[in-house]
Amino acid sequence: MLDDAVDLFLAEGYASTSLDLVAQRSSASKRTVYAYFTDKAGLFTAAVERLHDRIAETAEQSAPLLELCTSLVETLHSDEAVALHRIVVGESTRFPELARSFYVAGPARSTQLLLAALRAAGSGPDAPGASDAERLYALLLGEPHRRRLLGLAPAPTPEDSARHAAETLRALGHLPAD
Amino acid sequence: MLDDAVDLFLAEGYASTSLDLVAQRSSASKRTVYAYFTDKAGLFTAAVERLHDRIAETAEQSAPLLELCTSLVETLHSDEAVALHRIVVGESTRFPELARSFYVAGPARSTQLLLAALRAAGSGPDAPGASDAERLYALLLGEPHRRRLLGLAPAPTPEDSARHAAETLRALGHLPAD
DNA sequence: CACTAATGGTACTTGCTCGTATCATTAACG
DNA sequence: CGTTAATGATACGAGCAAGTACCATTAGTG
Repeated sequence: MLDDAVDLFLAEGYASTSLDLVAQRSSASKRTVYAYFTDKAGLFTAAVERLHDRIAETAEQSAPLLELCTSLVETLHSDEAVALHRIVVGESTRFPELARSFYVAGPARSTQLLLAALRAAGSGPDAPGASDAERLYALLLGEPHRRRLLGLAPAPTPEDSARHAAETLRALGHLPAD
Repeated sequence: MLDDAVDLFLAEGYASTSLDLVAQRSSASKRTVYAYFTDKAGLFTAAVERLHDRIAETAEQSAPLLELCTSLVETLHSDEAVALHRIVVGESTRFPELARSFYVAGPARSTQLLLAALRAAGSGPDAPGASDAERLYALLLGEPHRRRLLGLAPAPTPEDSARHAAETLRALGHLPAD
């Protein structure tokens, strides 16, 4: 049921998603929706957090630097992840707590993993710091991700993602073979 | 009147902004609103584009590389620019044409200016290309800008912006003094 | 001054959606 | 089998907002 709800929220936006439609789509009844989640807001945050958990999980399954970067690029540029990012940004004014938990469990956590991988790889700057990891993360998304957010580009192929990850690491001096 | 409209749209979002309130705030009448712009959608796009023009204009007043970067950072991290970015992203599904024009007149245009400034400076890679300029732009926004989009950080001070611009140029090898 | 065009004010219609209440049905369980 | 808890279906009330219609007022023009 959360999955059906999230599909609608991602497609239609928060305001334009009616709970009648959610109930119908999920073959449940409004009564049940309100029993599980008290509010429309409650359903929204639960659905968004559930999806985010799933995405974050699949994005972080790799440990070595290049593989981790490729996985992040590929996962975060997917239709689902982009739509999630879009709606969290768009509703951040109305749901500041959701925005915060999104950032902590998303970009902030990924940045920490990147920092660990950078230190384990040890081929870039002598002592990579938090700002190095943040720059890396920002570039792994970069302008292609902004174009995705704005609906201006299709999802990259796995090859695109791998190439983008490698080029990004090279540009920041974390990979040899300039 | 567009200015009052944009204030409300940025603060409340598209769906939650009522035209009654816009009319009242701008000391106009709904009749006049519908006379100038046919739709709520028409008012929205007109207001957004007007604000974007103003922001883009002030962001691009500098030519030398470091000054241009500092100006971009400072302008694009302002409350107004961030709120604009947020709503264009959030409504990009409903207003794809607006999203496209935003990208062309915003990030795409800024990237072109950055490329020209990079070539004029000539202190970085031998022949800077479009991807170098895109990386630079992406990093000038970077994670601080994402935190701004999500409402997690206040606007940077001018000193913050100058420092961030310099550090970014250094990280990409466009400035000496590593 | 008279006339016209545009605008402010406001009431109204229509449609939609949140949240609640009611009733019937199903399924679990002793 | 019978009782109870949960759920599906549906209808309802209240509120809100887009877009329209009507009247009064202002301002510009000959």
